[in-house]
Amino acid sequence: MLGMTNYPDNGGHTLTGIRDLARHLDISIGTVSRALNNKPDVNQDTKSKVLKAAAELGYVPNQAGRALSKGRTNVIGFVLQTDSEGMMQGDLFFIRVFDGMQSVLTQHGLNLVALLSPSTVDPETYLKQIVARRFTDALVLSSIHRNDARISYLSDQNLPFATLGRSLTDVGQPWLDLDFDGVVEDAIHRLIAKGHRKIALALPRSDLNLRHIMVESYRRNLARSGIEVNEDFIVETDAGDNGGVTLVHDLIELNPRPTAVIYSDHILPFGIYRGLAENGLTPGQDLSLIGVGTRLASLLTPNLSHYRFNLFDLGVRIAEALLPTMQDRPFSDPAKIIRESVPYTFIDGDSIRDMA
Amino acid sequence: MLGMTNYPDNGGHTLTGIRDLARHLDISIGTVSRALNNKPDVNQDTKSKVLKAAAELGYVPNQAGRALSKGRTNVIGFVLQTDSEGMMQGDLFFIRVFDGMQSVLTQHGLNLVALLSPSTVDPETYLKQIVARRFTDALVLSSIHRNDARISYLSDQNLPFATLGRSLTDVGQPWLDLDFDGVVEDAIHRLIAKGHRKIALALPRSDLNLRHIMVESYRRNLARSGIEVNEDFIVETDAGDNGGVTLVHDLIELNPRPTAVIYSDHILPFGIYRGLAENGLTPGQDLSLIGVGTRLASLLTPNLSHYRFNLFDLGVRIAEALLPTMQDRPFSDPAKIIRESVPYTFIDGDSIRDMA
DNA sequence: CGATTCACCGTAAACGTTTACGACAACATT
DNA sequence: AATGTTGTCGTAAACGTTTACGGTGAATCG
Repeated sequence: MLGMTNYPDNGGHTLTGIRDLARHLDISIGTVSRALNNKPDVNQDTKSKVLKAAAELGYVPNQAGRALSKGRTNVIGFVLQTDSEGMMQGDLFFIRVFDGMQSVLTQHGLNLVALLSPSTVDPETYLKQIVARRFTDALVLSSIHRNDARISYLSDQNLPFATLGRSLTDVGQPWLDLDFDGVVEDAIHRLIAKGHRKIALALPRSDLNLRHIMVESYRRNLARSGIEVNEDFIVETDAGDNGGVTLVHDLIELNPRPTAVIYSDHILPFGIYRGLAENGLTPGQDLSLIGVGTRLASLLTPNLSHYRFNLFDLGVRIAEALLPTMQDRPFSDPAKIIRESVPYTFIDGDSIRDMA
Repeated sequence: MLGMTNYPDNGGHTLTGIRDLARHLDISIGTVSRALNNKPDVNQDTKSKVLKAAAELGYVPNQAGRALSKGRTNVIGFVLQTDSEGMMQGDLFFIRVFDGMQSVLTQHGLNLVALLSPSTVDPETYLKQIVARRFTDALVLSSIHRNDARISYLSDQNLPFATLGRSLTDVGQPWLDLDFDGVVEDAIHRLIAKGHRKIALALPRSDLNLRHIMVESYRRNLARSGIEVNEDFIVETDAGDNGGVTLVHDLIELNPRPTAVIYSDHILPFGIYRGLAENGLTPGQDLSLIGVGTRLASLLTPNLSHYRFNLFDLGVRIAEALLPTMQDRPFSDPAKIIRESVPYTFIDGDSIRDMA
């Protein structure tokens, strides 16, 4: 294929390389490149002449050539994982985060792409391919597990990255996280304030660190309030559509029966509402609900009490955490590494009964 | 940065180039490359020796070098658009489609990435950047508008692409679409069979071609059944959370009041259910509902009658439609261009009242 | 006025691959 | 034995950039 561009000259626009641009201006390639990259040692006049011509001819630097020469691709990957059901932790979630990240990264000339490990391929090998090919300059990992081999792997491979979520596997990388710890704490205190003592915690079956963080927060904050933890109250939910329905089934058979449940999945409440209805029970009356939700929460009747996060800002923060790691490898100055939880907002509803 | 790799040698794994591999085997770079690419003119023995060594040393070809040499990047872009609210037509939708596409493309050594035009940037310029930089070998466009300038643009730029949706702007490119036409047709016939005559059509305010297709199908099929179209029955819904709620408000004030509504947004029914409840009305009783849904539909009580699509298969078909266009540009053989609607499945529920 | 500095620019090497071309040995054909 | 064929491999150019280095002329200095 030598000497043959892949896209045949169609008489219309011809792809312009830096060489054509240089010929057209009758100056050398090097100067053109320097002008475009705004290097100091080039005359202001020629600089503007080059920029003008580039705009006119629609010149845009070829990424492959650039990447090869600079050793950087200017591509950032946002790695998403689908679970066994092909569903993602995130769905609605991720779009906003992505948007927030992109708003920052574009200002630095970086392109953000979403990478979804296919359900037909082992996520590990998928990640390894991306890394080994040096497809991206940096990665953001989501769906972080309690122990996450990907973290040490990326560290070994010396690829800059940040994680959306904490992990026990910690190499000092920057991370952002949603304050699920705080959510559970706040939820428990709210419930207790309204007279609840039998509080269940419903979490999806997974090894996401998120789950562990919430369980730990649950135990800690109950203990702090002098309430003994009933292990039966920590229930696992199915990922399926009617995880909420079966959850209700499980809960109402418990003895004693919990009066409130803290959830973490924004779809789950829909199933819970349905499950309660099927049993002639009323949400917020026979069972109080509080947990993390999304916009969808406002579609439930009675109104769902829930916590929200500003996902766009989260994306912005992730990008800001990622950028320094790309200039300064490895994570040299721990003081400058951003590692923080973004705060929640509580949206009051009618799903918490006052037991007093 | 010449001669300095961007990722410092960390004493651990060193990135292996083809040159190192060749030195290690004591054969030429050319032969190694040919062996790796399984070219005919290389001895079987050396071929396996090279492959073995490559596996051992963890050699993976550098994408930038490859792209520069071959003029192809092996990257396919799936372009997604967010609307003004930052929400996407798709959300849950797109993950499955993506997965289906990827399952096919990986078999051809192609990498699929999702590209989201940032809400802070004009989608047009975003697309132009991608194209001009030759970042991808091909693109898939979604959220197709009735007249979509992106289509003619990509055609002018001679970049292979397919669209997820039809458009009046048609350059002979392959497209896949969901059979929304058929959905409306089937829905109308079902409703009429159950005695409905006053059938509303609720669609989000947008210029997506999807909207026009459904409206046309609505008019055509009502006319075919001898029912006059009441223009008031074609209502626009808000994109916001409670679009369903306000929709109900609008509908029940109509005179005559429709007995059924066909919807297209899978979130909308949640709002409709809520809106009905707020007015003391019962879904499926006081207002019949039928339209396109997702897994979420199964969380509504009473059960929502709706249509589903196999989104994974849709993704597979898109990939299959895209592949030929990449080898054979432009769309030379119209007979071979895949352009089709994927069929729906009807899921029966309790949201359609029998008026007889 | 000669020497030095400075601003600007051209030259060419380098990034990591692929591949056209030619070279060479082994072997088969007359 | 000369010629042709085949299988295998090395050489080097090419892809489109970036950038270190050196060169040129003009301005500045002693």
